[in-house]
Amino acid sequence: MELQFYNTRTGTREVLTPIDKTNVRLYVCGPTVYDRAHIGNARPAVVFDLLFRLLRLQYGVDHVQYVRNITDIDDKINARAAAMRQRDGQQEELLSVIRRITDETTRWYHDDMAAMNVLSPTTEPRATECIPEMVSMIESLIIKGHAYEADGHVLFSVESYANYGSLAGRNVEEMIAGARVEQAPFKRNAMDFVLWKPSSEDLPGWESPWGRGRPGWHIECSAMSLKWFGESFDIHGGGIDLAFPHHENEAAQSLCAHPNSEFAKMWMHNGLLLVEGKKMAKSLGNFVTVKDLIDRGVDGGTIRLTLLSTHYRQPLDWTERKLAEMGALLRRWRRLSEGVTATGPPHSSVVEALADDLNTPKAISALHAIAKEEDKMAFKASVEFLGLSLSSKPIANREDVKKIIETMLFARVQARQRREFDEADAIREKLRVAGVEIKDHSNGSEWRLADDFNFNTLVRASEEKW
RNA sequence: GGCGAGUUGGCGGAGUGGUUACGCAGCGGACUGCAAAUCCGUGUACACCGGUUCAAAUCCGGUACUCGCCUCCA
Repeated sequence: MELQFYNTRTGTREVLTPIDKTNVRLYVCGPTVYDRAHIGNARPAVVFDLLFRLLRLQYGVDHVQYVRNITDIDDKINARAAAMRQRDGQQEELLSVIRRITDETTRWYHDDMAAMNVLSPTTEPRATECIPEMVSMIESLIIKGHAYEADGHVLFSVESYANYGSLAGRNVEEMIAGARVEQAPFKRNAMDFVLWKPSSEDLPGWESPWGRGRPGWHIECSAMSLKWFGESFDIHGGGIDLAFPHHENEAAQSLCAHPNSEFAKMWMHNGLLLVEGKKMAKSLGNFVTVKDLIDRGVDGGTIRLTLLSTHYRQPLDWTERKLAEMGALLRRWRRLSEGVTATGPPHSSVVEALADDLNTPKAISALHAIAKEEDKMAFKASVEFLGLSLSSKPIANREDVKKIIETMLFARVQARQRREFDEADAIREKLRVAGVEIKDHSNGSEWRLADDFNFNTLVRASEEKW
């Protein structure tokens, strides 16, 4: 089976032909760690996690490298730290506040991703750990005439690179003509971008040939991919908003530093997200964090399934209605695979859908078809291949929970036998409110815990008279 | 101003020339003391106008509307 993906660089769907089948390399731009991950951050994490799983299936677990960076040098982080320090009375050093924020946000990110069953990448480098590599690449760009020093900054010269703009399909002259921002006076060309900038004493900075400073944003990905992958690798992913300028600049830096390389052969970009039909933006106050959802009791798998319900390249409208529908679907799938042990491979129809430019709606549709068949093992294995956990709640096995429910059910069975249906219904309603679903059969009743099961409500219900 | 994406049935959402996508909701039925869950059945579609073709949701041209990027952003 061959894997086909849409390559943003060429604008066509292409068969993936790894440079080295025993070392398939995927690079994805990770988070800037200054705040809780929102669902817009979650989308690429989930989408490329699924790609990672697919690649591992195709080429073998040990033959896929996935690097996803942590951006822990950024002016947004510095600003956040300064604001926190201001609020807390300026006791702590700014650099220490920064380290605290980036460490804590990184932990949050890991927790949130784990809740959605996102696998850890094989490598997760932090920008602060790759400064020497960045400095070395900038030096090389200066030597080759693609970068220049000006006013304490080092800038990349877009005019030195004829293909600048080709990745994102932009024309430099046109962009300058339509630019709405003022040009920094030390730039030779308005589109030149910063590789290195000076840091004042209170800001994070590292010694360099150009004085104490910090790297521009784009260079870290170039340096990291070089460090772990070499000059060329297979797939580079990220949100479509990163295509320009971030990925354009990354590609320009890397290709100028290594003119004989290909850098990323294939570029994959996920579409952006709307919330209830509107752009998600902090300024609009409608951004939804993964933590918000989890705290509300939304299952991480439901979030994941909702993100996968739309093809990754399409814009996704995040709505409560969609979330509820996907929650119900996942519950149905869990019910369907209760007691099933999945050991085999995922069903070929699901894998084929994913091999077709990661067509998750098609894969979900295939799962509906498999669900109707007898092979529950293949069904469960296929759902779990999408990274959706189907395991039942461990609480359902707790003896105290079982005992209370079965005592109540016994009373209900007796009421039904006496044909006192009002009483039987009252007991059923009490259980329902506590999150216990009842299923009557001719020879007794079954129960299971719903997602909203609440132990305290159950205890209270059992203590009341009915 | 420049660049790009989208417009599919009540809702969600696939589909790059010819067969019912699929799901949710709705409706009808089975099952049930009544439910829940489950199962069976079922209607509604391709923004608009032209063109190409034996055949177009799918290709080409145009129109309208929506949205995004060009500034930090996944």
